[in-house]
Amino acid sequence: MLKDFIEDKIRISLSDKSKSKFFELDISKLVLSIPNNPDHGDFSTNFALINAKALKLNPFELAREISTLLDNEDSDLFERVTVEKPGFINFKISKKIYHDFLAEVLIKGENFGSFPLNGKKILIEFVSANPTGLLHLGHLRNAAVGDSIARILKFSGYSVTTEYYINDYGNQIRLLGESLKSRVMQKLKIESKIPEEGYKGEYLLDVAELLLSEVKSDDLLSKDYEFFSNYAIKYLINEIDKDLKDLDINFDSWYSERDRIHNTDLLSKTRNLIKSVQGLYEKDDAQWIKTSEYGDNDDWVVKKRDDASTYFMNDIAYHHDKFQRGFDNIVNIWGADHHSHISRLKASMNLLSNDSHKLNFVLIQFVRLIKDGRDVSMSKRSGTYTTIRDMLSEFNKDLVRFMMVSRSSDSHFDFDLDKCREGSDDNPIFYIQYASARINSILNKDEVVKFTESQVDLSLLIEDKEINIIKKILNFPDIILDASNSMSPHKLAFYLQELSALFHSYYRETKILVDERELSGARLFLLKSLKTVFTNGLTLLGVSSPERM
RNA sequence: GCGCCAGUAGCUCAGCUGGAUAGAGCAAAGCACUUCUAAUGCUUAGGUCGGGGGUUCGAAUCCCUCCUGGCGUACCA
Repeated sequence: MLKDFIEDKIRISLSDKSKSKFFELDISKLVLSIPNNPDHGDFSTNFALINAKALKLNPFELAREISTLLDNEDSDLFERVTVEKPGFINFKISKKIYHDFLAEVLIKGENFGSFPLNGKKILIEFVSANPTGLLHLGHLRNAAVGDSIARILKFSGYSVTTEYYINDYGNQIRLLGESLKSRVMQKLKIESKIPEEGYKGEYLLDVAELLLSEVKSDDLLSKDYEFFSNYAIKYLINEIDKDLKDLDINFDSWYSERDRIHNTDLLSKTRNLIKSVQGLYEKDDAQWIKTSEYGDNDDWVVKKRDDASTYFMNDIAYHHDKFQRGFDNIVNIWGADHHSHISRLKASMNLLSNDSHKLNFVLIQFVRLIKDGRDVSMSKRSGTYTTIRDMLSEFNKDLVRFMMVSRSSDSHFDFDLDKCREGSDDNPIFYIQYASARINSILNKDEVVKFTESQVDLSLLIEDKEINIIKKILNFPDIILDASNSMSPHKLAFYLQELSALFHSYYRETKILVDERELSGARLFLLKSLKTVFTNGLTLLGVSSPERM
């Protein structure tokens, strides 16, 4: 990374005892940032401002001394080093450095912006919608954000496992089975009512139809609800997976609650473990866990009066299992409506002496669908939601995925359908893909120069707009790191829009394929580098980069 | 009541581990196609960063407090 490279150079200069009198300063505090105002150079640092007090020096004077030292040190690196008002040191990087770093972009290709394996293992769980219906809008943002975070983490050097927790056990599943059975009976003209709390959506009619085509109706009459539950789960998981694949989301692991928690001794083992550290007590005929002693505000029931374990107990067992599987970081992407579970789950992991710092959460705020200025997130037919399938029948995957990651997950998000239709000015993904397509179009027209990457003179790229594009390209790895550390794919989305803007502006002003072959070659190299960044960046967001539009 | 998130331009939102004159897109007004894709570009206008205190060289950013909106506060999952 260019920034690291320069920071290192500065650190080396400052800590050189023979030349520098600042070698006692804590150089780990040296941070370069990119100033808003281009007059302040390519990078700047507040290092002198931070350290002035400790040295009992005037910050401006300190900055001056440091800058003089650096300016003399490496004339190849800096075009100039200046000092501004309170004590900022501003660096203008020489064009040669930019050209040198640009040359590496195409060598790295699809790995440009990525980081080598760091040996850390991350488990990231997301979507995990109950298999009692199709995926709907509420799951869409979770899916898009979760998958993009997983891709970004992987790209930045982590070994990532994505996991979908299948809630295929318990009351809801019984109701699902009974509801399906009821639908089958209705098809057979046998009077049957869906349970009060059951699943009344019409999709179960389709499942019933399918079931009747596969199994003789006489045989079905004698089946209990479990048979129907199993059939419905299998069907619905398959449908969910289909929708996810349409979004280009593939899970590494599907974790069945029934198989892994209830049909094993995991639950009893976990319970015994809690008991072994005196973490359980009986009250009101129920069993409670002492989470209040481990960082939560309350204790919680883990076994109900009827002897069944609570959902929370199952979740403790599941997360304990996650810890046992040896991950360095366990990430849950949750809807914001589950935020209250965080503190009790963390407290439980503390109690089990798992390192709860390894357990992290990304909370996703709600999305509202807006159509004709009104909230249409829920359809008029009560109980049915806008499904992902419905969304994808009207909007393509690229648009949907990009929109879902283009805002901070902390923000509520209004998705205005009318503003996102094809050709709309309010459709940012087209803007980015169009940039990428324009580049392709030029690259395809290059019959004259017959551009080859090896023989190109990048020092011909001297226009301001060219240098600005190079700077932005070289900033890509920093963006990846930032998006990865903060698990915020929207930072990448914003970056790609900014990069597109730089390109479009450059494109309108500058002819790429000109008579001077050398110059064309250098510009084609720049464009190909841009294309690399677009492709790499969009891929991380699960968005394609079409060859033409 | 308590907890989490949000409140920044007319609208939708970035910026929040403190930095220099607060940004982008859309909408508004005006301009630019005999050119490698005008799904574009270039101008202009638009702000008491919810209110009030505090911390310091410096606050949209940190602390306190109040107001508004969303979500949550089960022996449901």
